[in-house]
Amino acid sequence: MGLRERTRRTVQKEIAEAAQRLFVERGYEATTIDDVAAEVGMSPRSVFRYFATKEDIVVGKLGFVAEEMLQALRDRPADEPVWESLRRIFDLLVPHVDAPGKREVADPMQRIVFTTPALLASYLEKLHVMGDAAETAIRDRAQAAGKPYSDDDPTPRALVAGAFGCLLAAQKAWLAGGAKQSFAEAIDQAMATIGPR
Amino acid sequence: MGLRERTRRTVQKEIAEAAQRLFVERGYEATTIDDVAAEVGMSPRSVFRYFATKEDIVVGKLGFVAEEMLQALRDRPADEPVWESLRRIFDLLVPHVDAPGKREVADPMQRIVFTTPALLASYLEKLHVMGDAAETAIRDRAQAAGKPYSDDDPTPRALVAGAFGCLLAAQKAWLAGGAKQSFAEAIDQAMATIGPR
DNA sequence: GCCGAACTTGTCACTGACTGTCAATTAGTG
DNA sequence: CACTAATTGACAGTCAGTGACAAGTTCGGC
Repeated sequence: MGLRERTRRTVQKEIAEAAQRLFVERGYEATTIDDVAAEVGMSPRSVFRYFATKEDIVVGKLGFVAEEMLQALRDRPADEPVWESLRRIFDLLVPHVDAPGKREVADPMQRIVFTTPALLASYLEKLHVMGDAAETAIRDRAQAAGKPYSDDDPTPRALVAGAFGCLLAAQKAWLAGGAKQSFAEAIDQAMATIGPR
Repeated sequence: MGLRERTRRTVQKEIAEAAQRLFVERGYEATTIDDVAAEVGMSPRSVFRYFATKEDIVVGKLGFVAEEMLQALRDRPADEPVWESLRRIFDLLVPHVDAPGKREVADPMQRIVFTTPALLASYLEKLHVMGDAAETAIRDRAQAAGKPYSDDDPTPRALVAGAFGCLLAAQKAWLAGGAKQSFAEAIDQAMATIGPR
């Protein structure tokens, strides 16, 4: 990654942090892009050069994490049960949700995501797209392992959708239930209630 | 349902049909609300009196179907396995997806939903909200049957999330795979690959 | 058939997210 | 230091969506 890309990410992070502070303070919808731009001291136009949409300021980071998770999925042993592989790559998401130290902002921000239709929609859509990629990865590795799924077999997609559903269930349960357990434990618990047949 | 409500739905249907014709013809994003308004011969302002958002013109119908499905869920025997109950209420959605007769418009429209980020996001969000309500219904009936889930038990949410994931998987598989099987069969197949433990 | 309350409609003015363009500035490269 | 490429702000414009209001329209009670 070149220097350009690095400074770009720095600015992105700065915008995101300032914006999320405002979102938590005043509410997501009540905060305009102009407010955010003023807070970081740049023009509104430039904010959109770092984030395609207002929602992206909040959920954009997920795109990067998704990349890591997909790579991790491809790196898993080809003969590992799919359900187990998915559980393992979710570990990469954990520190971003159950953020060590900075729960102060991350926690209320997540609540905002789940209570703001536009943000929730955006979040779900990102997860869905990641799910598509995960399905492909799973089909590829089954192919490589010599036991390919037939093209019209919905199994890989159903497994991914089920696992992601559990992930979401775990996140909501974890957010609702105070800090009685870690997010990782919540995922374990959710993914134990259903699974491949 | 009063007369006013009935005429209201009639107008909604008229707008939705005209709009979807345009969406299929010219593309969703390339079609403006002004275009739709002109097509049905009313002011743009009035279109928004029938649909809260542009996306709602496409996915709004799902809200009504969701109501029916939730009622059906509450009407299911309290001792039926949850997975089975969910499978059964999905039957109410089937005729709206695998629409008898009017595949001409419904089919390409569904493809548009899955390929237009804003629409997909909106669709997923609606399903998610329905999932919330379904979770409540399931907890209620377990309570009524004398075996309540504990408040922090993620099982009901995970079951719902998993089942809805399968539904989505089935829909995508069905859309992709031509008409080799019925949508109902696709759901059966997806929901057979995973399930409660 | 008439009337007032309730509902619907179009118009207008406005906000806010986003985009294209261009000229000025800034920052890496040789 | 000079050159090229990327970054920026300013500006004008599109489109979705909202609030307010005045002009119809509908409908039950008389």
